[in-house]
Amino acid sequence: MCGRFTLTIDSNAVARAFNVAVPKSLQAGPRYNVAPTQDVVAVLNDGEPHLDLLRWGLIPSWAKDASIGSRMINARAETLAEKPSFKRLLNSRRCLIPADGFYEWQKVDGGKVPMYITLKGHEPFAFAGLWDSWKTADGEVLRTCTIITTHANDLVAPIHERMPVILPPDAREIWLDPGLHDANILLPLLKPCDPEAMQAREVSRRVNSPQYDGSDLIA
DNA sequence: CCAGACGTTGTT
DNA sequence: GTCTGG
DNA sequence: CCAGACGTTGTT
DNA sequence: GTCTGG
Repeated sequence: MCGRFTLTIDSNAVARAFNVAVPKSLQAGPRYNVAPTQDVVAVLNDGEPHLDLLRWGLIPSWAKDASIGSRMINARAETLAEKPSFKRLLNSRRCLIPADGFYEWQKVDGGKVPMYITLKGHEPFAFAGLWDSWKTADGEVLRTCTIITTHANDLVAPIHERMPVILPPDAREIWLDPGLHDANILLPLLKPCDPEAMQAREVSRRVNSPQYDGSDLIA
């Protein structure tokens, strides 16, 4: 699955890497421990692709309260086209979630060890995501997102059963295309990425605390 | 028809 | 909103 | 994902 | 154990 990740470049560098516009009001710094319910940088396309901030943990538009959001942090690629919560989002609420690494906890005798997984060159990449908007009791609009997962590739499998979908660069534009509604084109994009391009290593248990966001986590 | 759920992961 | 179960 | 809270009534 | 919050 994917319950924590990093984005260690600021939002201007993300915009350059993804060749998208960034609103002046959006200034996000490097992050070493992004956790659910926090704001994440996302790429949306409502005509022109641009950066935006979304809260991680999907709150469907019909939800009565926000608490469901902390459990909807992932959507299974294999079933999302049939799930009531996700089906309609696949049509019209797709997004990219830029990152440059993610954490998975490997079960070992006596506990769990956090592992940090990146591309070999540490390049930024894009998780495939879905988003939705939800109205609070006060009428405020809250936009939230979820990260799509699939079965683990050969590199991640020893660590964990599942991993986030990382879209190859040439799939990003297709995934974001607001005019595209064909599940037969979209769903095949949601595959585990090439294990040869990735590397993994153990990191400090300090990452366990969602409060801790120090750069020493991955130093 | 209406009522009630709608999710993932991991663990047992 | 949309799907499943009764 | 992990961390941390988790309940009511009544009395101080 | 289970739920909520980050």
